[in-house]
Amino acid sequence: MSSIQQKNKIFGIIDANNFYVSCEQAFNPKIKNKPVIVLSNNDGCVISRSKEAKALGIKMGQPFFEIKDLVEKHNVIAFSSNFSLYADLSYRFHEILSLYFPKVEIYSVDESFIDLSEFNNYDLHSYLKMIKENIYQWIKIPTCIGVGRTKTLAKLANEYAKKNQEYNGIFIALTKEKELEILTKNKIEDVWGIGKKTVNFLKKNNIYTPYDLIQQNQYWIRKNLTINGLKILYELKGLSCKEIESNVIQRKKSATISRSFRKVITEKEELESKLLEFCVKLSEKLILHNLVPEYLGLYLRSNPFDKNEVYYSNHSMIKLPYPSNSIETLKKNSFELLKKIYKKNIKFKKMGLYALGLRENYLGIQKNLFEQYSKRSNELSKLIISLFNYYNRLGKRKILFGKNLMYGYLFSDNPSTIIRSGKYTLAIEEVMEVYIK
DNA sequence: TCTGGGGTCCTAGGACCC
DNA sequence: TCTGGGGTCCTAGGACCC
Repeated sequence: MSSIQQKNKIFGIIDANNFYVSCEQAFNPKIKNKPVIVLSNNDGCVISRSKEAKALGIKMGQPFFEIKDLVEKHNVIAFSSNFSLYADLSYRFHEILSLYFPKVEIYSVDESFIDLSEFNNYDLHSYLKMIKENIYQWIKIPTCIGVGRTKTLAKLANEYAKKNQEYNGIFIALTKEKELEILTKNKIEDVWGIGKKTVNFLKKNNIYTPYDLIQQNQYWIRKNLTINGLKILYELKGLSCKEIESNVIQRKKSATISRSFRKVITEKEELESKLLEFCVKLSEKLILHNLVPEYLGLYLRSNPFDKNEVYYSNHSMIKLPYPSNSIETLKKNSFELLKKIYKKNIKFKKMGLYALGLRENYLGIQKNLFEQYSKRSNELSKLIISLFNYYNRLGKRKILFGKNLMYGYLFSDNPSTIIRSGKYTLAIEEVMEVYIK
């Protein structure tokens, strides 16, 4: 087999299979090899499916009410989301990777890019196999690994490994033959960064595989698919445009707390009480990341699916008098925003509070008239948050950095009619009990 | 009856300036 | 009988990802 340019970088991506479902199965071996799904907040829609659930035709993001018959008929096991548990397993997953690889980029709750450029002398396949097995042994999470000359090719290799069981979850596309295999045998929609809209456009132009795409003229791609499309083209050709980004340098640019309400809300006072809760959550998230926002925004909307009501959606944003992540500041300003966008007699279904223009809360940023006030305020915020957490009995939580890492900081899981699994690793009263005969 | 939440990046177009 | 050109900055909205 001919090996492609050894000097080049080697990218790997490792991700968990059906992560949330796998988390549930990790603590409940009885539900392995069965159709299992995890639902979003309010048990609204499906956000994770086991292999068997996928085989039944259950789609990602599908509303739960649409599949209730299917669920009953095939004894599909449905869980309400238990994000604090998933966040903890996510932390453990990433911790294990950092044991084996010096350069890791946490890309999401369940996947990381790894720099394999220095691993030329290893038998890569058996090394990766060993890691995959260790992860399974330690946290019982099955994974897939893809390797390629660029991030996009690694993603494609990972996708290929997932679809073709015979590779046992590892595909290394570092020879011309293997690279051609993932380019020709994957579909265009499997390419990272090519979404629904673009797929439709490309198919109209007779482009069905990644291989078809790289035959195209780069000016045509740039014109029709913007700079992003051009980067994808280069990456598929083996020219790396996306580096492994160290998570220490990476910084969040925005933070949002948003919820759909189980029941619609029309009264301003009720929205205010929800909003206060959002402020606590947002403050906590910002303090965890040591960030302060310059801008604060709020949006409200009614139910877009309700055909009997006129759809209402509005938002507003303000520049804060000075950057602050204290609950008091967030509350005062968000309540002002609510006044602006609230409208009587609207059945509100969703609200979101977001912070923009985040910067590091280094000492001195608040060196102004408000300094003393801010300091006190900050301590107060922390106190309120810890009280909140105490009452929510979540115990200790870990801080994770990652561009798309967002599930770790929720502290009131909504009550629900579906089963919620235990906080096995987080709350002492919910730790599993094992009896040895 | 019941439709998630949290992110990033890019572009077009308007406001404004000289 | 006639309405510049070029630049910056900001924002809304689209597309995509997990």
